[in-house]
Amino acid sequence: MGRAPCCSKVGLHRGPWTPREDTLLTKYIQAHGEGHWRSMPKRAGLLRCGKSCRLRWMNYLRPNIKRGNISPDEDDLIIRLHSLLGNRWSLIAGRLPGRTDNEIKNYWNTHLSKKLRSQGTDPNTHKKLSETAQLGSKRKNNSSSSSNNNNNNNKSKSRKQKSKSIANLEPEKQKVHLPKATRVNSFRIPRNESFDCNTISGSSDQAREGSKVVNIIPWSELIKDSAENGIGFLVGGHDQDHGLVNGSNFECPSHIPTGENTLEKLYEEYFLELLKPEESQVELDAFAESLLI
DNA sequence: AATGATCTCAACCGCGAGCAG
DNA sequence: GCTGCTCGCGGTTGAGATCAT
Repeated sequence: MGRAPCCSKVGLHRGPWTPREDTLLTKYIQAHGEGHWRSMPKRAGLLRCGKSCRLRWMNYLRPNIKRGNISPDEDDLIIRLHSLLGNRWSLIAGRLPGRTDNEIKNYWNTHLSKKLRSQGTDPNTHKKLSETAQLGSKRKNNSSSSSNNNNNNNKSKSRKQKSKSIANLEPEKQKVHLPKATRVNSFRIPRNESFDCNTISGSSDQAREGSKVVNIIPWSELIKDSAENGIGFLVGGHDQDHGLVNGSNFECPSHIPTGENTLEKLYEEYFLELLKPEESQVELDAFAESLLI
């Protein structure tokens, strides 16, 4: 779709996947596991680029993906996580079992940002729109329309125009979280090496099949990642009823240095806080700040 | 029923991190 | 330390679906 193919992809099939392609990819991954995306399409008999295969698998074909019907609980969690992590969709998705970063990103852009806006909250800063508007009006000479009017006007504009008008409304897009995105759910298995189960896996079935599993997050990386973000982590047991993470259920793998325990407790405590209702938000923010020092 | 506007989401792209040589 | 390769991430696009007139 969309843009012109880059030169290396000339001759490859693009656009929506056919059932046959899905089957080929699924069978190949079931037999050989994930990874080696670059060489996979040829081996699997697909006329696709490796990126496309990876994306299709990650976002659509891999087992245990929940589709649609994002629950109010998940809604709430996404909003909270976004307020802490910003647009780090893979991190957010990592904390919502069965959800993909692409799905959450789409859901945010199409539903949650509008929802927040309609509630008078700036979806970028998670502050009240009135505050943002005040800041904006100080920098910018009066634009007479209210934010609501802006939204209505936007409806009649093309999408590109729409995003431009939003950009005008928010002259300085504040990122909630500054650190650049880093890889978090990739566990690099040395090439030509077999799967090592000394990892945390989202799916025991997948691990059993020996695939280089999606969402395998090495403990040390989680700790590091958590330290960077000032947030808890997703591992271990899920709350089966809600599909949400139960921070109290996770176990620390034996290879984790014991020196990390204090940090680990802090994060666990923080993540439990994250699941608490709205009124604890202020304390939560303070706690997050303290972790980021 | 026809047409245009708007919305949704699967898929694409470029960039940058991490690893191997 | 440098370079090239691979992979993962976030932003963006546009076809198809849905809604409004």
